[in-house]
Amino acid sequence: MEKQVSQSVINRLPRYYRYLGELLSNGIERISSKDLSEKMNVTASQIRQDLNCFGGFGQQGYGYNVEYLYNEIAAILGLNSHYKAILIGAGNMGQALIQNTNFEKRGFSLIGVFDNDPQKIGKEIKGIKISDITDVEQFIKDNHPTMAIISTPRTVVNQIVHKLKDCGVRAFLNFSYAEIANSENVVVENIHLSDSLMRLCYKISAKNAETTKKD
Amino acid sequence: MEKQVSQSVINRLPRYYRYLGELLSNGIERISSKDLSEKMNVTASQIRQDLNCFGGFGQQGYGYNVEYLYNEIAAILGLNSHYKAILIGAGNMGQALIQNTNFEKRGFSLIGVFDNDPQKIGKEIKGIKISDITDVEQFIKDNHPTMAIISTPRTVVNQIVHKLKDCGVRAFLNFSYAEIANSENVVVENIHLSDSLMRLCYKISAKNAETTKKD
DNA sequence: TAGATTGTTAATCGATTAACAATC
DNA sequence: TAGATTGTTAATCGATTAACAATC
Repeated sequence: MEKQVSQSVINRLPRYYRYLGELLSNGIERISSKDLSEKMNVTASQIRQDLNCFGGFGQQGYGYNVEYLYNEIAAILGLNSHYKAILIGAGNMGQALIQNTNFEKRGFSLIGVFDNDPQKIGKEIKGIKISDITDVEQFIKDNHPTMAIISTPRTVVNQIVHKLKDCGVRAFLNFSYAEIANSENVVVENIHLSDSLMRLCYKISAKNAETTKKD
Repeated sequence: MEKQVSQSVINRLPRYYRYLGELLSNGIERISSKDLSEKMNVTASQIRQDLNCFGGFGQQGYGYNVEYLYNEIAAILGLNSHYKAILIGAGNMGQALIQNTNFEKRGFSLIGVFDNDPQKIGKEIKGIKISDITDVEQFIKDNHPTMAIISTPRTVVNQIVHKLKDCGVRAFLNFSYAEIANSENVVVENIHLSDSLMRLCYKISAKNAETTKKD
């Protein structure tokens, strides 16, 4: 991994992984960059370039072995890791997230859930007891989670993130409307639901304008 | 809007909107591209280029009026629209989504929720009664929703999307693991939670590798 | 008027695509 | 061996940044 891999390539890796997983579960053993490119609606060139950032996984005249490539991408992404993760904010969004996401298959283990609502503290989600947010610092000192999922109201995000950084949390999956600045030593993935809604709204509006113009 | 606006620009618009909203609620009246660029960690040049895809919203020697620009971006995105939306799949993810998203401020009105679980049908979320999924075609014929939020198990996604397209639904917000192909006449926004997790996993792993190398 | 900052053109940079020699 | 398809280099395209004249 000599040169820095571009963000565009990294963004596409999970998608490759998804498609290969589907091929795998359909019992398909090998695939050429051309066939995959048609399924995925990208160019074959791009697929080959992307993969070759990490090594040569194919074979001339044959293509790629699906299972092998699938596993290699998993290794590149680090999906065999078990980075410890905690959830901050056990509202309905946070809870839905936990129920619907297979952390274990994505490189993470969920080891703690925190909230400030006395009604929630003590209850269990997916076998994990919800703890009081005031205990989070001690918990981090004892257990050293790598990642925190932020699913709180935006008003408290900054304060919480600041505290978690101080305790050594190094990665954030952010579901709140607030933006987490990705400073030195910290990696962040933002999932801004409202941004997606706005983009969709734009696309609909733009398409409407286009259609109207044609008339 | 003569030439096609690039996807990169569109992707950034909601972020501008978010930052301007924050400035606005902090009572800040005007801002220069330079100051905004420092807050947002982008270049001033990019901000000016992006905005000028849609028109000249600033004034030399002054900068941009925050409220004016905020409203202009809302107009560009089409946030003043009321595109009718339906939710397919009232699992905990679908429900959390509805509870946490202010559709009205993002250009949409939620007018229906559908599920196939008899336990859920008839119950209400946010004042909307959950209907039987078998009634969805009739509902669409009567009410003409523009957009559907897909929050079902992936096994049924293709079949449902196919049906909705046939009935005239033209936009999809996809939360399922399955991918919705964005065919002719249809716009799609995919929110693949597991892709985000994988990207985060990659970033952590890459950062670790980097640190290790230094030792 | 002088200073500030835009809108916009030109230069640079990086990402995507095309082409093809290497090789299974 | 002939055909297929990769890995990789070179060409193209588009997006970002820099620069500056226009102008408030």
